[in-house]
Amino acid sequence: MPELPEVEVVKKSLENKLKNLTIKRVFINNNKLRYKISNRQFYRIKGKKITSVKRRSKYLLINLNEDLTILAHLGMTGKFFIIDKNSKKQKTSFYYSIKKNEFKHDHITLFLSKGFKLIYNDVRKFGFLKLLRTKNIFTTDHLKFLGPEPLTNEFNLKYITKFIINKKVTIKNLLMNQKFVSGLGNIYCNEILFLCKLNPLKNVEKINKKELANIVKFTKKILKASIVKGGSSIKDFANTEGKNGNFQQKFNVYNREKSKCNRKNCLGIIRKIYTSNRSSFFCSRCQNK
DNA sequence: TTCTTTGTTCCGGA
DNA sequence: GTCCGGAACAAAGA
Repeated sequence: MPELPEVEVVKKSLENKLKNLTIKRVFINNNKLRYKISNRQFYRIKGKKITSVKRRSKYLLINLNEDLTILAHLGMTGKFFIIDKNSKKQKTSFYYSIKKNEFKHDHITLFLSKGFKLIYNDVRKFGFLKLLRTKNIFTTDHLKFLGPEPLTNEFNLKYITKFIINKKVTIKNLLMNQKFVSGLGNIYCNEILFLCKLNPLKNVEKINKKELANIVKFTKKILKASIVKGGSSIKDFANTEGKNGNFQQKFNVYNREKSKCNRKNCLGIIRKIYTSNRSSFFCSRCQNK
């Protein structure tokens, strides 16, 4: 379940390894992702060079020359694998077969110069790849309504204070709202609220200035820590070498229903509730309303 | 068979 | 008209 830190880790990896490589061949094993890929359109990237890789929220922007950008979203289980000639996966089998489990969910393969391959793998197929004009990229429906990046100075106390005027939402829903701040998902929202000692159902009208400042502080802190550690994991995230992130041991509340609260001297028990069709985890004692 | 998972969209009520 | 929360949807594995 990749959120901002995981996507950032993938972005760095793609940027480091793929920059300036040329796409030699495009192989589409399955074009039915979240949005159906037009094979004919996608084959146009053959011969193009990867000039840079950027991230906006949870989206990856793989920039090619000639004004083309592959906009990618990993959804729940999307992964990019970079394979070079020394890689195990390539040694196992060059050919792709849907009968072989190993390759079952490899939907798109780009054969690159210098013997590299870039594979898009997605078990649930909630992710997508779209080929767009670079010059139009930030005005596409996917990106144009996104709120500020949480790690920029744009995301600050003043911004939050202004945004929540006349809003009646719960703090959990506010953090999940991509128009408010972009890139947070369910896991990090739960963890941020734990660090802030805020109940997910608390209405933003009832949150004081000090607590709002804490939201800014802890959001940045936890995202930075996770990026440094290589992205979190649960079970679905893997970086481009297929290794899981190691942030997963650090979760205080996510998936810890009925466990003891990690906060020193708290002794509370982690509870799980559903809000807006999402699981919320919180300590019934130190995150009480 | 049924349940679970998340981002996004849609719809109805306030 | 606008805001908000809940339902629905996508796919596949347990």
